[in-house]
Amino acid sequence: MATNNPAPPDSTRRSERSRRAIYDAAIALVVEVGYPKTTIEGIAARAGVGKQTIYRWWPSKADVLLEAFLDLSEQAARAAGQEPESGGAYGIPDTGDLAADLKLVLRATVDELRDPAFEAPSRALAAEGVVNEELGRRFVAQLLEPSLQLYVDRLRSAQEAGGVRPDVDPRIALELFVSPLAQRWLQYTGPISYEYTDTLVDYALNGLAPR
Amino acid sequence: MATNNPAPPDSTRRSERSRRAIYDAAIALVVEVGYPKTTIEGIAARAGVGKQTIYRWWPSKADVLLEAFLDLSEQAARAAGQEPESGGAYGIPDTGDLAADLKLVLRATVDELRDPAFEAPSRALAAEGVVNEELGRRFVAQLLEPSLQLYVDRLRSAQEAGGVRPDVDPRIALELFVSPLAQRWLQYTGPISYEYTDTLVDYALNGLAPR
Amino acid sequence: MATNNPAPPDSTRRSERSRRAIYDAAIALVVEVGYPKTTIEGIAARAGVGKQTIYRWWPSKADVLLEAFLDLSEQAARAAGQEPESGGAYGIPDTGDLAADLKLVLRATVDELRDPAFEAPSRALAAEGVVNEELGRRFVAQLLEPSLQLYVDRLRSAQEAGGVRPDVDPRIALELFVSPLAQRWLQYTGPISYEYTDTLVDYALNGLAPR
Amino acid sequence: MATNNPAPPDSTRRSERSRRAIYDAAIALVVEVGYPKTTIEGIAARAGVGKQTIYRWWPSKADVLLEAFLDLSEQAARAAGQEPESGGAYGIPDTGDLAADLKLVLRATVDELRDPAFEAPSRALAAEGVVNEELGRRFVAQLLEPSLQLYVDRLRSAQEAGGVRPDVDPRIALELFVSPLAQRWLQYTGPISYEYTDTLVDYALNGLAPR
DNA sequence: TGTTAACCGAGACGGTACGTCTCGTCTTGCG
DNA sequence: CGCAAGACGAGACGTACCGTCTCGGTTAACA
Repeated sequence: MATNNPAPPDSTRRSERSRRAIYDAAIALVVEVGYPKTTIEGIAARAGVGKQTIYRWWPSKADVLLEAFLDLSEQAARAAGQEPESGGAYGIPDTGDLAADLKLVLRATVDELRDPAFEAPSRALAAEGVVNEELGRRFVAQLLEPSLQLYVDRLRSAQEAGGVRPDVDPRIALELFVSPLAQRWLQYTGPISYEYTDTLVDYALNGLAPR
Repeated sequence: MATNNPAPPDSTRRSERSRRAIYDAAIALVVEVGYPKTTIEGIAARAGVGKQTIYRWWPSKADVLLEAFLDLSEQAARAAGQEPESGGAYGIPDTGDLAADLKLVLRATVDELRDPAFEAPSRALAAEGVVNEELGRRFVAQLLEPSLQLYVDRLRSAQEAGGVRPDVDPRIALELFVSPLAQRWLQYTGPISYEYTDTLVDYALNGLAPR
Repeated sequence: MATNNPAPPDSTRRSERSRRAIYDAAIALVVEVGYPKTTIEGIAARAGVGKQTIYRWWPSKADVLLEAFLDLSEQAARAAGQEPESGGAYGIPDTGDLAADLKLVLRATVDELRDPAFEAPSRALAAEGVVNEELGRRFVAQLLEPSLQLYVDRLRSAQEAGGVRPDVDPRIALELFVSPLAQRWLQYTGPISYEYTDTLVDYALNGLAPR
Repeated sequence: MATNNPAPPDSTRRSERSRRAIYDAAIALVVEVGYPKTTIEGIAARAGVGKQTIYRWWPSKADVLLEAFLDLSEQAARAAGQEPESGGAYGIPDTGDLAADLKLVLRATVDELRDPAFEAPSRALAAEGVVNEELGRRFVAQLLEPSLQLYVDRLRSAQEAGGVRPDVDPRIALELFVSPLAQRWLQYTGPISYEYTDTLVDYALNGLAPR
């Protein structure tokens, strides 16, 4: 019997200009004043847009920010795609030396985590996701999991090459070095450095027990 | 110098009864309606207390909840102390079998993470801590770090017994199995189970590379 | 120069329904609980209106009440206009007998001062006007002075007819019988009755000294 | 069965110093910030007195101010009594020329009404009295009526001397020139000047009608 | 090419909560 | 026991945003 609640808006007539302005305003405000002080009224005012234009297309502040951040990531990706040398998040290099490859990528992640332009909206979304399961799952599915999948791929390649035991589940294995970094960043449980991530890779590959 | 602006209240005259009522109301509301819908007005009303009594003693909603949660933990700890068999958070058992001991404690943690009475306030505080560095650090220092220290102790004991390589930094090592669990819980990046934590311990101790 | 700070609201979009509800609620509350216990929150709640709708259009409680009372007077006036026999506030009768005409009107005023529906808000505004000069002057200009002007007109007519000395200033002369009644009512300096106002007219017209 | 409500305080142990300080603080605050912004907390703080000391002895802010003002008047009276030449409010001169005597006293009243030290508390009390009948009646009985009685006395003397008709009620007669001045002052219905009060006396004594 | 239906900006509306202020009561030492 | 001090329960203050609801105005696609 079809959805009949508030009559869904006609997305073909949507103003692209407004959408862009809203994304930009949302990101800018989160960076400038933080997520809790970013309000829908503020976004609308900054974007030069009526409040209803936001409420028409997004159900909540968190959703605006999630889309804005996805958009930002795509832009960054497109920009990165232009300079194809950068391994970046687009495929983990496979030099045959697993430890070296992982250390390289984690060092790049450390750099990214320290970039204020990414940090503020990332934290905002992560925090909202902690407390709002639905958004959290979307955040993970759309932003986190694709990146983690790259580790899965690299670990599987290493398994084929004999550098990782074949009975190891790569999806769990990657957490041994990714999650510690994530937790230190999210919860301020410790400092983040290249040395630290290098150590994580070594511990994870070699284990804590004597060989 | 000396006394400054708002004249700090005289803590010797503080009403113990009000403090307790505020703790209880805060925890109850977070469990019932979630952190964002928990308001200071609501806490005050539920506790049968004037709003000013909250503003007098705490600077923000997050601080109320942090203290309330600390208090809750202490109560739980005291209760646990009554039944001294429970290893609980008070020291990790040391049977000589490191893997078994860690698995046991992580299974207990899994249970705790699933207890709704702990989950709601924990998430609320963790989320606020992600976005509010000062609170995050206090959350870690007062709640998380003491627990992690127990792992440090147990790992050091294992190092002396030869079950862990002597060059390993225990504070980092513990993150190999604790952080993955934390991240799955915080960010819904994957399911949580006894099997999962058992696997984490095995991977961390033995490493991913073939031996 | 030109438009300054808080951006004045667009009065064309104002809700007539809300305005009416606010007037009614304000008058009702002043009658029921008195001026000091009439709060903006109370008016808003009673009118089924958001507080901001009051703060948007009026700068203070006193202003709300002044307008509400002006509105009430206009309503009463329109109602009185329907029954055109009533001299009421709309012109003092001019039968040629000045004393009789004044006594008649003052007796009507006595009745009005005793009507509880008028008394509570009138007192409230008068009291506020005593202590708040700006409001007091508006109260006088918009409510009191128009009524007093009717006496001026009647006295001038009497001067033309020779019943009042031509050198008398009617604006002052009217105070001889109007102000005593006003003061007794405002300050409880004495009882109010037809006999009293009749006496005032006689004393004022004939003077205290023997003729 | 005697009043037994809150156990009446023992007035013999009352602190005279506190009472004085409270009077002074109350008057000073009303003059400085106006009656509505004068709070009990503010009086207590300024007087260096506990709030309870005020609540113990007075039922309301208005009562404090009424007593403070009565006290002030007594002080002023005692001061005036020292310089016995001043006719002041203490007896209206009786030179035989009623009009001249009244004009003189009313001119002194005009001066008093313009003295800011008297104006602020007088207005405050008058305003409160408009809206609070009980206080209003006490204000009149203790402050106003004694002054008015002096006019009664002078008018009676004039009646004996034949300057005022014997059938005139002096208590009403005095209102012909006193109330207009009172109303202009209270309600800002017109300017106050010597010329104005002189005119009032002339009109009242001679009447408005031609002789 | 003129009509019309939508999205658009703007912002008023009924509400909720904020953090502050003051009320009048209650509690705790000091003298 | 009166007092200074001030914490307390209560609740109004005026502000900021919430999410909904009109308002014209513009801007397509259709007639």
